[in-house]
Amino acid sequence: MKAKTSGRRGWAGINFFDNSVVVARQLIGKVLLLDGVGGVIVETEAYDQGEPAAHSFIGERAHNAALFGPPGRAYVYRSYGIHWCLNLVCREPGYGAGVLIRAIAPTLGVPIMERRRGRDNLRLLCSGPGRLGQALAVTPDLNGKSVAATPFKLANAEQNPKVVRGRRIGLTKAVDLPWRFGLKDSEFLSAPFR
DNA sequence: ATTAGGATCCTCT
DNA sequence: GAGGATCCTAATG
Repeated sequence: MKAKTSGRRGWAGINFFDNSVVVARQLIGKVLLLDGVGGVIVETEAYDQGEPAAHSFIGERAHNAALFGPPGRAYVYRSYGIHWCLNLVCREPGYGAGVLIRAIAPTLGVPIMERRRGRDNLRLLCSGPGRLGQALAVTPDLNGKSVAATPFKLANAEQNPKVVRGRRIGLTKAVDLPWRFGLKDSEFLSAPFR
């Protein structure tokens, strides 16, 4: 059988040409590392083209260009003028969909992450897109880099994680779309599901 | 436990 | 000049 995108080495069985909602669901329970530092993804959100909460809604600009690039790459944006947050691009080039990585359960490189954040609260170490960005040292120079190559690593972990689903957080538009996914009962979620 | 305000900066009105 | 896919601290109940 011929190798497809979903089976390509380094993608942990995920096909980033799929819908961002599908990918967001599938990313729960995978291991994400940046320079060997990170852990298990426990919270994601999907954003899609033509939906007003998405950064691609306004069309392609210099700051969101990576979101319109090839799938399986990183899109980094600045949040509230302060934080750098990490997305993984979905769909075909030019489309404009992505998955925001909102929280991970820290497993590898915990001391490094604590140092970068200047805090040692394990529960809050990577809980929320801003904290996660700081802990993994997410910066805009990662824009357009493939998750299947260094400095990234995406790998399988749990076989059948229990996934919960709900509304996205911190939005003022498209508030009702149930496009937030989480690992059930994880203590590292940025906020509970209900 | 919950709330309020500040930090900070790029884009758009 | 406003406001955002946020986080932290400090002040309350």
